[in-house]
Amino acid sequence: MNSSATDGLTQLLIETADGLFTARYSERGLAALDFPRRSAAGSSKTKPAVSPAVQTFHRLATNALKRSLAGRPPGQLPPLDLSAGTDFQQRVWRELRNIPAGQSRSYGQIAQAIGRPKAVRAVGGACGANPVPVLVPCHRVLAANQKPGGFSGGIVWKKKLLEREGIELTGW
DNA sequence: TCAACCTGGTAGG
DNA sequence: CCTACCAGGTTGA
Repeated sequence: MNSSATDGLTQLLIETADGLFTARYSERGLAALDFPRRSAAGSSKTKPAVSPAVQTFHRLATNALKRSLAGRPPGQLPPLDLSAGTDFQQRVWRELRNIPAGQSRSYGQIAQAIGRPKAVRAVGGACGANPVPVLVPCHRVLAANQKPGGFSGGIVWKKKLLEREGIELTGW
């Protein structure tokens, strides 16, 4: 099990049919999830001790990610450590988490749901800053009229995740 | 203070 | 359908 602790977080890899994801954990939970990158893993050869808590988080995250990538409900998620986000961002992320698989919302709907009806574009910003894509389903947030909108992880991923959940878009 | 952003709505062709 | 334009909240430099 190849792990490293660069910034105080424990970094572990998750191998999926879609490539190698990188997960980072604090002792409070999953703090970040990165899409597979082309720039090779460059994994360190050292193996810092992985706490039992983090091992549990990792097992849950791995299962949840694989199910989500298959377009299915994730099952039990690990605890999430989103403490790095601002209050506004955390409110947005919390709201995203209660969009069920297979459903979508618009940026405007999220803005209203958190009580900031005009902060539409700011919601987009918070989605882009989401440290845990896929499990915090920022891909289920579309622009008005079911148009795709953007995706910092690459619009291709957004399209892929949506179509696996059977969510239809307009304008392609 | 300022520019950037995963928006939304309106106006016009 | 498309382009142009601007109001807009929040963030990070």
